[in-house]
Amino acid sequence: MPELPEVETIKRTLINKVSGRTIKSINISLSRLIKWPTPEQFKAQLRGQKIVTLHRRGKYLLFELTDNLMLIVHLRMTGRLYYMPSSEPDDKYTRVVFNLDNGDRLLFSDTRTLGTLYLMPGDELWRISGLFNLGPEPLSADFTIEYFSSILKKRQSKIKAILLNQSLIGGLGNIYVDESLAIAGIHPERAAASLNDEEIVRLYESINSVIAKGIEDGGTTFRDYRDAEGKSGSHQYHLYVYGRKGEPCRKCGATIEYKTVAGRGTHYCPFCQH
DNA sequence: CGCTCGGCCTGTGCGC
DNA sequence: TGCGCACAGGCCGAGC
Repeated sequence: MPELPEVETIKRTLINKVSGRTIKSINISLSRLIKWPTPEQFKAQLRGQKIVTLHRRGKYLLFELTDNLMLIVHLRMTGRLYYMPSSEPDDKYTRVVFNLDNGDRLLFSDTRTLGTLYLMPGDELWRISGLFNLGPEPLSADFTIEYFSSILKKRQSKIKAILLNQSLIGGLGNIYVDESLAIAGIHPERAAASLNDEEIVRLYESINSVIAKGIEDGGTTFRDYRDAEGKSGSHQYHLYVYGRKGEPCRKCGATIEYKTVAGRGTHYCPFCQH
């Protein structure tokens, strides 16, 4: 479900609530989501740990704990992290509960159960290949126009597939890729290497601006996504193409089309994206 | 090495 | 209304 702006929003709505809290106990109702170490070790090692702070890298959330431990959470398609006051009940899809020292709880909820959790020392993060191989993120200092240009110029794959590849650029997903391409006026099936310098700059700027706007709007809520307080984002009201199949393009009025590109449902304007 | 595709899961919404 | 099928903010591993 969530992409960089949604995970960033969860981080921002959670960091002040959990920082300084100690995890008293853990309830696991679906143990296969715990990928490292074993669920028993996961519980035993987490018990009594204090949460120092919270980080985000790409679509991963990293809870920095005392004793050099890191709790890593990936929400995949439908995962949610909720901060729940002790008075409120769990939701139906709660899979892991972290009981905190103030009586409140941190819930990991997930309908499709594709989410993943890990616990390991901070110097063993290489065990998580998706995290270890993550490329530079939009809006970060290492996501330069030179870097972006260099990864496009040597690849014949469709531009959409390149933008979705987390080892090349960290944090983009299906919504923000479709939006970036629409804003830049580039067709999702173009070979990456076929983009000229002017198109590369346009796409680079579109990616950065749409991610910044997504964060500013608190993410995009289509169905599952909520922040750590259970609130929806508002970027769905500003989308150019995603979820707008059959509706008029905001730029030219042509009908937004939908087809599968790079294995994903893809929305685009057949008139203004070349 | 680079890339594409199927599989992992459950729920929902659409067309017939 | 009921049913079946396609599809859903993601990623990994197999196979070419």
